[in-house]
Amino acid sequence: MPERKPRKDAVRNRAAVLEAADALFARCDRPDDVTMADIAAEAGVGKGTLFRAFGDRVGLIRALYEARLEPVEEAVTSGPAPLGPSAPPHLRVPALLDALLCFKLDNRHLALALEGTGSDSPYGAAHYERWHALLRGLLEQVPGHGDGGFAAHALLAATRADLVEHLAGRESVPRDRLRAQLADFTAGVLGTRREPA
Amino acid sequence: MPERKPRKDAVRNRAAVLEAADALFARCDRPDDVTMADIAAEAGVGKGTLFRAFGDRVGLIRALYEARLEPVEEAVTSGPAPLGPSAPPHLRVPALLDALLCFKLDNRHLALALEGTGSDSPYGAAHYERWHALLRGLLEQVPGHGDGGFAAHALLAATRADLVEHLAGRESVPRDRLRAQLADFTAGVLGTRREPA
DNA sequence: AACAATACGGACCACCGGTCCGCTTTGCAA
DNA sequence: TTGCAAAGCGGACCGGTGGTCCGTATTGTT
Repeated sequence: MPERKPRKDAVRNRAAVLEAADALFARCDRPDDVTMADIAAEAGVGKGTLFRAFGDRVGLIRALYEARLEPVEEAVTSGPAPLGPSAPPHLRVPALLDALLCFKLDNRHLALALEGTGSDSPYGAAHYERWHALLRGLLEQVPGHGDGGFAAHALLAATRADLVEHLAGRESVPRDRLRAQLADFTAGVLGTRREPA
Repeated sequence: MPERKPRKDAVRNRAAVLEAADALFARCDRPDDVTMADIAAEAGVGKGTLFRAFGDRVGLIRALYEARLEPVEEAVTSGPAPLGPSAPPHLRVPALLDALLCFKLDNRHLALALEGTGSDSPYGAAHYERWHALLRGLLEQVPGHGDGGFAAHALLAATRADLVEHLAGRESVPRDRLRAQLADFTAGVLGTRREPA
């Protein structure tokens, strides 16, 4: 059994750090304004604790991001239609993208902090791989597409955190309008765009 | 006459710095491995010279990027079809995106360095505004589209530097295949996809 | 109660972007 | 050619950041 049970204070501190980091990222708009020392202070722990628990800055942000994303992934892998596996591809694809967009809207600070990690591109993250593989598989079930792999990347790129931030934040595009625009774009890609009124 | 003629050594050093930076970024794959001190040393000047000439790191990278991009923009604004203004929108849009993709393939290191500037999103840059406005205008001339603004953002997002790097670099997708994939995706968005053979 | 094992925390380090100011180069003018 | 102010130079220097280290405090097990 390589798994050793962690100590109580360890798990308590880990939780405290995650909560503190979330609060700080939500408060400040520039993600790099939040330093590791800030997070440690807010959580009431020492800096060493942060790095022991999460390895480095990216690890901390990633842990936070994936914790927040987990409910969405749960809904995708084993929830009801249109997000869950029971939905037909041409309905599930836009539902997935909408869910992702909503998630990024609701967690702009986190998504921005994670994707803006400079040296570490979003394309190395495990969750990106999962989403891409899922989307690719669905796209290839929709007729009239050559390579679903690139289309999947392109559609995911349309929900990139800094683009969302630019539109929703800087240009103040309302949430529902953005969702409608993404849905419209997705429909175009799928070839299922509705007739103009 | 607010313009004062710059001294000779100033222009010589400026050119040397740009060349040195280009070489260093091309050599190393991680853009932040290249420090300002490295660039200064490679160019044979002092660090102060870098900052006086370009303001800060972003300024230097941006200057380099825009210098390299300028021929492409020239071809777009006043060249022949299909890139120039004489081409009809449904041909010019894919031509523009292809040109952009090729540019990013040929200048991966630069594009990566510029877009990976962390705190500074690509959406604030002047050249992004130009490309977006142009693309949006063209898209709105193609029938069957609601808001060309979002579609323009999404298409541009499909050529983001880190995505290109991931596909062309990490996954070794050959240049022509990538171009074909982007062309196919673009055709889908425009509703001009050709019949499967 | 005693004692490993584990975790804590903040002093400490290396390094980076950016500033500053005494010195050199340039080019105009006499 | 010489004189001279302005423009430019460069590298020591600074503030601050991510990340490390190790003496000390906290666990929980016997």
